[in-house]
Formats: sequence, structure tokens, C-alpha cells
Amino acid sequence: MGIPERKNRERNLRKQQIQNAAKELFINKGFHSTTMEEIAQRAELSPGTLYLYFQNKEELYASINLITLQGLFNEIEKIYSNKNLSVEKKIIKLKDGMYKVFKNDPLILRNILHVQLEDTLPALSKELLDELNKISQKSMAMIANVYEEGVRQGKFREGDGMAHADIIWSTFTGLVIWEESKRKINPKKDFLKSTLDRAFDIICQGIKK
Amino acid sequence: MGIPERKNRERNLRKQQIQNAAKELFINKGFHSTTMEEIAQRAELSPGTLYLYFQNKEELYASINLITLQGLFNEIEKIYSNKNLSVEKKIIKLKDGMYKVFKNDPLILRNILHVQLEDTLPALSKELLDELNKISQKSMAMIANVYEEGVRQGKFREGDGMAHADIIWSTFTGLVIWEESKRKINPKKDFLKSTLDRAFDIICQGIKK
Amino acid sequence: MGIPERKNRERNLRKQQIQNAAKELFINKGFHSTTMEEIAQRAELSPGTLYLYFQNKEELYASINLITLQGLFNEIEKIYSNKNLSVEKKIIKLKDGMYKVFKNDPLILRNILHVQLEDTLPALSKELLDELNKISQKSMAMIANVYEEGVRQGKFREGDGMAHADIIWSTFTGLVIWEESKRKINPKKDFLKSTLDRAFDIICQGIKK
Amino acid sequence: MGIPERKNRERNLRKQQIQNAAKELFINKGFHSTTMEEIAQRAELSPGTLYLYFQNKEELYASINLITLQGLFNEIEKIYSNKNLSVEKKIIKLKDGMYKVFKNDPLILRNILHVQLEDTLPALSKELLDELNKISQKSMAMIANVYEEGVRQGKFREGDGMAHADIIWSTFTGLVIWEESKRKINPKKDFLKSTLDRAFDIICQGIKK
DNA sequence: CATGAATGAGGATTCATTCAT
DNA sequence: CATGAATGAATCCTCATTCAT
Repeated sequence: MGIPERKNRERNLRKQQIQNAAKELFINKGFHSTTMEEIAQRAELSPGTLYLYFQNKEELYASINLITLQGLFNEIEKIYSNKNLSVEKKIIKLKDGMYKVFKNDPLILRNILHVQLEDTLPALSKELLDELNKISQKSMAMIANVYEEGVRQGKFREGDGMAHADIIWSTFTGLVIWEESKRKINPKKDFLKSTLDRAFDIICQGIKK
Repeated sequence: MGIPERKNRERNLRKQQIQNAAKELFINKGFHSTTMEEIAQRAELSPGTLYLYFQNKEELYASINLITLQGLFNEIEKIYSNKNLSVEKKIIKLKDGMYKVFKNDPLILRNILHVQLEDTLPALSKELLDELNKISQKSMAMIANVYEEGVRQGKFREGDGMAHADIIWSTFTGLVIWEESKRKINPKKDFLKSTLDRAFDIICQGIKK
Repeated sequence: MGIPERKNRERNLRKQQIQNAAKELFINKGFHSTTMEEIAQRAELSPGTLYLYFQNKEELYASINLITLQGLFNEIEKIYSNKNLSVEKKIIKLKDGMYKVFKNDPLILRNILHVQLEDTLPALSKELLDELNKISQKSMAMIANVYEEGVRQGKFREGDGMAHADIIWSTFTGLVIWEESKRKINPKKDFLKSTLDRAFDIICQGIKK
Repeated sequence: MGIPERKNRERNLRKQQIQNAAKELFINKGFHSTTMEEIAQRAELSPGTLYLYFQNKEELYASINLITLQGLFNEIEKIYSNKNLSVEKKIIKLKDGMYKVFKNDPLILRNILHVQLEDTLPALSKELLDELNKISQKSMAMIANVYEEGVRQGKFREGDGMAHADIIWSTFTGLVIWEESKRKINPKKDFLKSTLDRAFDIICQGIKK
């Protein structure tokens, strides 16, 4: 205990201070339209200081994603390994969990999709890219397991677990992107939650035996 | 018909020439990473000329999406106004129609998704923005109508038409990008058709009364 | 005649306009302390315009040196290929030729020396770097040949041609900058010509068999 | 002697520690490409500490030159005043002495020439500039005396001492710059010593009566 | 209409220097 | 004395847009 620890803690606090400022701006204005100057201003620091904590703009951007990505994985895993939940409940909970993560960091989905479309927009580091893929694969496998468990329990119609994981995941992402883009045109109306609920209600009905 | 008409026709051709060049670049490189210079080069025109047909970069970008949206929703309209189809069939047909369009021009969806995913574009002219909104709203309204017709016929569960249109549309788009991205990792396996069928089968089951 | 030719001519004029502005600044302030903004201002252009003619600052810098080297190369070649001159005369003439070039454009040597003295060789484009090296090597090779010819004719002492080319070249450049700097303290006295003559007289004596 | 002296001694040691670190970096990377941060790191100090010993970067740079400049002067003087050396030997020794100093601090020549070329790169203080000029003039005078001594002894051809000092000095500096710049392109080959020897061999032959 | 050279505002990044601890 | 985090001015370069031809 002592000075090194405190220093380290303070350093992490500063990083978070910057990440918080950056996150909000990236969400509202996008990667390109957000300037380092703006981030610095919002973080109440000078531009140069940002570079003491992050090598460049892209790394700062990437670091924000990494955090939320871990959050997404954790959320899914928590639900997946909850022994007290029925499979039907688990699917609903999965949706709620993903929604919670997304609400906290709307960037995450955008970035996952950018990676998928091999968009070179922000040149994410190979490290983060691998991390992204690894986590998303692990998450999909867990969702697939939930479905297969339901089939085994005679609750869900026969079907490939992976395919249904794709459906669950795609419905979620598709809705999020769509509602997000609608909110750009009419920022006041946010139907995401209710539409998501309805969609997963339909899915639950649809997959029941 | 006469000189004014010919002039107008020529003007539209030029616009298309520019839009085609821009479209490919925007799709491959994104909005910010594509320069007007590049677009001009690919269109075999000079940068200045672009501004004779489009007020600015953003307007050009928006106009492209207008085209894509129009093509897509023409397909929807065709199915919508087919009097011989039951509402259940219509939903299946909608999926097949959209699938056909995407199979025919896989770039279309990516382009639309790029709109949704791209950083914010502040300076769209009110005119174009309205046009974009009008078309997308009309199209979604058609899908909504199909659902509501189903409700009226006692076939579908009670529910907001618009919300279900969003669900149908989102499920479709979500699945397409997801499967497309998976095919990049394993190009030989194309599960899109079967997964789409399964997803809409689930939806149809799920919305049934 | 024709538009392309005129365009080309104008383009070259612009390049020269920029090079002239840059040359003077680079000479007076060095590479690092000269800003592109300053160059643009002196050339009565905007900063962006410079980049229409030169890829970056370093390329602009290199291009200036290319010009200077080329002038020098031409002079050396003229003497080298003159069949009527004995090797002794050629060495004297080389000195006179270099002196002439220098007198005609006193900036030349300073500029070349700046390349040599500049902190770090700027990351010149491979193209330009090759060109620079090629010319300087060809020039040195010609001087070396003159010496070796003298050796073959039994007039000069045995010795490596290249090493003697270095000596001849270095004596010249060394004297020019030295005398030039002395003239700054006492502008009226110009001993360069006579000191150069004496130096090459000594060299001629010294290399004689 | 006592505490103040020790303090002073320690202070000078710190200064040297910094100068040594800086010297190596300046030699290898040049003035502009060397950062204070790097110097601090190599000196195992913090950036701020550097400013306790030197007002700014340029003064640190200048202080290094002053040291070596004294070394150069001392070397020349030592040879000059050595009663046991013949004038011919003295000229050879002068070359060796200058070479030794240069090898120890390659910056020195670069800086002397920068001054001559009125390069404002590092804004050397007027103090150092005067010191530079004074020392170099004294050194030149000593070299001139050696030549004139040779003339008086009937060993060298008639001629102005100062002019021959210029020739000797210029040949040396010219060769050093030239070989240094060649070594930038091909760092492995270092012909300076042998070419210098040859050059002074030629000069000695050339000035002999 | 078309051109394309020129513009110049703006952004990421660097680094000498300072100052609170 | 020493530290090293923070500063912010300075610089290279880009690119959407304009305008004289």
C-alpha cells in the first residue's frame, strides 16, 4: 500500500474521466464528428493530456468498446448460468440483459456490426477485433445452449440451437438499429423497449411446442 | 416534349452517373472516408460538377439512400396490393420479396444499414429528409396494414400495426447482416434462406391468435 | 501549342514558384524551422495548394535539392566529356566549373550542404531519393574517372579514384562555405577565387607522380 | 572548501550527467528530433529536472558545444606549441587532433558550419556565438603560423599563411561533412580516416617547396 | 454547363515548458 | 531539490467547397 497504488488508482480515474467524456460524444456525434478537442473540453483537460492516457483517438474509441463488450458478455453469462430460471424466462432475461447493456453504451452494437461488415471506419486494433469476435462467439454459444435445453425439456419445437441463437440475436440487433435510426428522425419517441418486448413475446410464442 | 424534356432527361442521367459512382464508394469506404474527389474521378467528372447536381456531400449521400429505399419498397408495395394473397401469405411473401431484392443486389441492405450505422449527418436538406421519411413511412405503413388486416380478420393477436411492422422489418435486416457476416468467416455455408424461413415461421406462429 | 502544353507549362511554373519560396526559407531557417504556412505565404498561395504540387513537406524539400544537383551535374559532365582537355586541365576546369555554378547561384552549395547537415535525412520518397543518389553518384564517378585516367596516363600517383573524387569535391565545398562565412564578417574582401586556385594548385602538385 | 563547494561539485556532476545523455541523442537524432523527455529518460531524471540546470533546450545544446569547442582549441594549441615537432609533422598532427575532437563530438563541426550558414535552427546565444568565433579565429591563427614557419624554414612554397590555414581547415571540414553524409546512406562504410590521411598527404606534397 | 485549381478552416498529434506536490 | 502530470501553442496535412475561365 502506498504511493504506487494511489498513483495507479488516480491514473485509472483519469482514464475513466476521459472515457466518460468521449463516450457521450461518440454516441451523440459519431466517431468522425467528435474531435479530440471536444473530448478534452468535456473532460476538463487539455488536448495533450488525452495522449498521456491513450495513444490516439482510435485507441480511446476502442477502449470504450472493450469495456462494454465485457459487460455484454458478463450479462449473458449471468443469465445463462442462473440455475433458477426456466428456459423461457432465460430468453426473456437475455433480451433484458442485452437491452440493459445497450442502453448503457449504444455504441457497442454499432461497432459489432461495423466489424461484421468489415467496415474500415475506425481501424480497430487486431487485439480488440479478436476480443470482439471471441466474446460474441462465446455469447452465441450460450444462447444456443438455452434453446437446446428448451428442446430437451420438450418445451421448444425441434430445431438447431445455433440457428435459433442467430434468430434471437438478429431480432435484437435488427430492432435496436432500426429503432435507433428512427429516433434520429424523431428523437422524442423511444419505442425500443416496448417493441423489443413484443418481439420477444412473439418469438417465445413462436418457438413453443 | 422537346428541348426542356431532353435537358431534364440528360440532367437526370448525370445525376445517376454521379450517384452510381458515389454509391459504390460509400458502401466500401463509408461516408467520411469517401472524398468528393474520389467520387468525381469514378464518375469521370470534375469535383466542381458534382455541386451542380447536389448541394453538398451529405445531400448526395442522402439521395442515394432515397433510391435504394424506393427500390426496396416498390417490392413491398407489389406484395401489399396483391388482392389474391391472405395476410399470412403476405407476410411470408414480404420476406421472400425482400430476400429476392437482396439476393439480386446484396449491396442494397448494406447501404441502408450504413445509413443507420453511419455517424450523424446534420445538414440534410429539409426536402430530402422529408422525402426519405415519407417513403420509409409509407412502406412501413403497408407492412403495418398487413398486420392490422390480420388482426381485423381475427387471425393475428391484438397489437399495434406499426410496432409489428418494425418487428418484421428488423428481424429481416438483422438476420441478413448477421448471416452475411458469418458467411465471411465461412463463405461456403449460406444459411440465410433457411434461417430466414425459420424466423418467419416463428413470427407467424408467434403472432397467430 | 495546345491546351495540354500550356497547362503543363503553368503547372511547372507554379511548382517553381513554390520551390523558390521554399528554397529561400529552407536555406535561411533550415528544414524543421520552416513551416508550410510560411512557404505558402511567401509563394502567395494557401497552404493547401502546396499539397497539389508536392506530396508533403519533405518531398518539396527534396525536389529543391534535385534541381540544384542537376545543374551541378550538367556542368561537371560538360567538362568531363571534353576530349580536348588533359587530365590536369580537367581538374582545374572542374574547379572553375563548380565555381561558375556557385557564382551564378550562390544558394546552390548552401542548399546541398543543408541536405548534408540537416538533422535527419527527411523520409524522402524512394523515387526522389534514388534520383538524388543517382545524380550525385554519377557526378562523383566522373570526377573519379578523371583521376583514374591521370593514373593510367602515369601522370598521377596511384590511388583510389573515388577517394580522390571525394577529396576534390570536399576541398571545393569546404572552401566555399568557409570563405563565404568569412565574407560575412568582412563583406568587401572576396578571397574565394584566389584561395580556391591556390588550393587546387596544391592538389595538382600533391597528386602529381 | 566545505558544503558550498560540494554542492557546487554535485551540481556540476548533474549537469554533466544531463549533457552526456543529451550529447549522444543530439548526435544520433539531431537537435529537433531529440525531445527533452528522451534526454531526461536517458539521464534517469525527470523532464522538469532538466530545467533546474539549463534554462531551455537550446541552452543545453549550446553548453555541449562550448565544451567540445574548448577541446578543439586545446588540441590545436597543444600541437602548435610542441617544440619537438617539425612543421610537416605539425600539419599531420593538426589533422589527427581535429579528427580526434570530431570523433569525440561529431556535433561540433555541424554547429560551426551552421553558424557559418547563418542557420537560425538552434538560436545559439550571442555569448556562445562570440565564443565560437573567438576560439575558431585563434585556432586559425595558430594554423597560419605553422605554415608561415614552414615557409620561413624554406620547407613550404611561398604563400599567405592565412590562406593556407583556410585551405587546411576547409579541406578538413569539407571532408568530414561529405563523409558524414555518405555514411548516412551507407552507415557501415566509414572511410573518413583514410580519406583524410590521403588528402593531407596530398596537401603536404603540394605545399612542399 | 463543365472544369479543376485554389482555398482555408479544421483536426490529430507533438513536445517544450511549467508548477503543484 | 526532484518530480511528472498537465498544458496548449504550434504544425502538418485533408478535403468540402468555390469561382474564374
